[in-house]
Amino acid sequence: MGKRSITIKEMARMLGVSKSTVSRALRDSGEIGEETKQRVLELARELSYFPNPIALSLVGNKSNTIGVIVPDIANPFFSSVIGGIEEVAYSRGYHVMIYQSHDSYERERMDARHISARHADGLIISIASHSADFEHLKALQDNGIPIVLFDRFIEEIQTHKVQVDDYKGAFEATEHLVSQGCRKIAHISGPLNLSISRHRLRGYRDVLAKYDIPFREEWVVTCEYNQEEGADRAYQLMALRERPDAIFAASDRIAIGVHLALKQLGYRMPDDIALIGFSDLPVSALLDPPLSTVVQPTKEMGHCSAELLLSLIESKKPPAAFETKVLQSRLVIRRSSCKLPGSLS
Amino acid sequence: MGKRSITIKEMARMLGVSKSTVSRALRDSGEIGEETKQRVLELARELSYFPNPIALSLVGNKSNTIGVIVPDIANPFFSSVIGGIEEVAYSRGYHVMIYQSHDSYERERMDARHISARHADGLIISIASHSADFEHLKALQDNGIPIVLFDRFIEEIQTHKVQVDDYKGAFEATEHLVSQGCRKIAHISGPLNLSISRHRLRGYRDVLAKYDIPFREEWVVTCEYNQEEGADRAYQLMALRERPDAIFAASDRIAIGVHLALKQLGYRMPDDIALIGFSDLPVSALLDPPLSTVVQPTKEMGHCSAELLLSLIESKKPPAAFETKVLQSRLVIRRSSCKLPGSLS
DNA sequence: ACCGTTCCCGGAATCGTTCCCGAAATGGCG
DNA sequence: CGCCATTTCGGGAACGATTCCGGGAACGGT
Repeated sequence: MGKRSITIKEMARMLGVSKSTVSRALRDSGEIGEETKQRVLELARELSYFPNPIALSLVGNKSNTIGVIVPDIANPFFSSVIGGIEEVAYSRGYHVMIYQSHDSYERERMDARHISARHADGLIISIASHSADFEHLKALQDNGIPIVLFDRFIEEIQTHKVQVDDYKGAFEATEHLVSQGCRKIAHISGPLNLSISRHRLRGYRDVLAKYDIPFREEWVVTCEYNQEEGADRAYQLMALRERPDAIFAASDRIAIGVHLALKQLGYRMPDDIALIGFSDLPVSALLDPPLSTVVQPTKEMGHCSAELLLSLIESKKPPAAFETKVLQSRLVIRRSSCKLPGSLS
Repeated sequence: MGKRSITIKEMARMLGVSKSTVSRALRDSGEIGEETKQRVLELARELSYFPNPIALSLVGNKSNTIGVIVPDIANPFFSSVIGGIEEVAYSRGYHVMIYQSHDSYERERMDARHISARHADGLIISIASHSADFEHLKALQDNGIPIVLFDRFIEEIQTHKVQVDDYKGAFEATEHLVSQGCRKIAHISGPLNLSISRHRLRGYRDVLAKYDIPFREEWVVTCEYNQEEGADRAYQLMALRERPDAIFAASDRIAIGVHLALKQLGYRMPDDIALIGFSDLPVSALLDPPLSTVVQPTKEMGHCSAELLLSLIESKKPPAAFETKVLQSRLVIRRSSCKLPGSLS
């Protein structure tokens, strides 16, 4: 019990050399005789020696660990992005610490503090819905911990950012509804302090403009990114004197709430009303009728965020300019939005 | 940039005392004058000093970190359990490192190695479906790293275990089908090397015995815990000369595959065939018809596992005996299994 | 033969913290 | 007033690794 693992000092004693020699042999730093090197290496293999990462961190002031903060790991979107981050991070020798903010500003601050105290080498974060200020993130940057923002972010922080082309995705989704003959298209937007919500709203408006469809205030409502409020907004929209004939929801979460509400209210999709979401949750394809949506390259977002962060960590100097990577989304047409026969690919 | 955080040594210099004195003041270890203690504490507050956790780990040979290995964090069951683990761990000052085995034995071994190298203080794991041997886990135990197994586990490892009462859940699910008038009840089981699969199968068999329903080999098939194979097994069952009038699937994942297959094949649930799953995924309530299932107390599983692990970590001696906590599941009846009017609560 | 290089390797400092040991100062008591 | 116990604090070693510095041996050139 408590059998401590083998150390450099012990190997040095066993071989009758100094620990500097052992260290040199292991990291192959040139200044060492071929024969001694082989002896050390062989013993290390035999004893299955692994350097103590904690000691490494102490001397190198580097923990080979990156922190990830997302609102909720149970959300398939985020867990998939995390999967992507992990693939890149592990392959480059970094470990990933995962934190959940639960969309709470306070939790997010605590998590950031913890990451700082733990001396993580960097942070990848999708910020909570209603974070008021971002001093906690700036504090990290001041401490020399680089940050990459993905999906949900704000303009206040100067750093690399990764997003999907929300505007284009929203544009295509809305245009698809138009192509199905809808003219009375409503939009349920996310909280407008998030840029993704604003971009999606703009995509929606621009399609209306393109097809000379008048924009109507009462057909655009905002909503948290969750199912319950989505249902409420659906009630609100369908209660209007003039009902929409299509709804573009800013996320699948919202769209699922709408989907349930519409069925409960007795509407048939897509005949009475067409519906399209955004994100492509695993659930969406299983609904009846299956939900049209915009798929986001989640794994790729993870890869991309991790690559950017590692480059920030491993280059000593801060880069000349921060870049914002924009990944492409893809429209997935399912039955919930297919009024016209034959438009299902 | 790179502003190193404040250390004990610096504070000692500023106050003109030795670092041992500062250390004593901070950790309040008695042997120190009240006045000096207050001076140190005040300076520490002013400079917002936080001890370097890496140095702490090095001297204490303790990382205040626990590892968690699950097959897949995108699985809502596991992400919810992780949520429960985190709540307990963070409240007791521990950090949680999350690993995914992707149901691969090799990945699981690598993860275990990594955890050992990282000097985690303990491990909570739900093992991969087809792990052949468990030497990698025993090696951890030999290194003094305690382990808690949850949900999926095997008898080979001697330690605390947390599970839900699979037998009772399966018994109630099957009995519910009987109460709906079904007599030709099929079961799609999980891989039989996992105890959860065997317990659920036993629950199913015991209900048949209780109601004098003959057990028929061809109505029991095994299957991976995923959707695709669930659909295949549904095809297989419905292709039988004598079709079942109800299916009890060992998990919701499987049940969802069955659900899709049945709809595609033109069967109506529950009239043609009743269906019930196990786990209560978020999706399950959204299917049409909504899927009956057995809900598992996931958060509680997380809490319980974390409590057990922390007790193992913090008590020096190995406990006299290892316990197996059994949590209660609860039957949730939805439309997919409700042949009789009025049995929906 | 002597000196300068090069090649190996040992010793020590370092990272931030805890902890043990010993020393100085203080106080109480005979 | 002196002695001993107690309080308070400083000086190290230790944790496991890297890295710089310097020294001894071998070796070649003049």
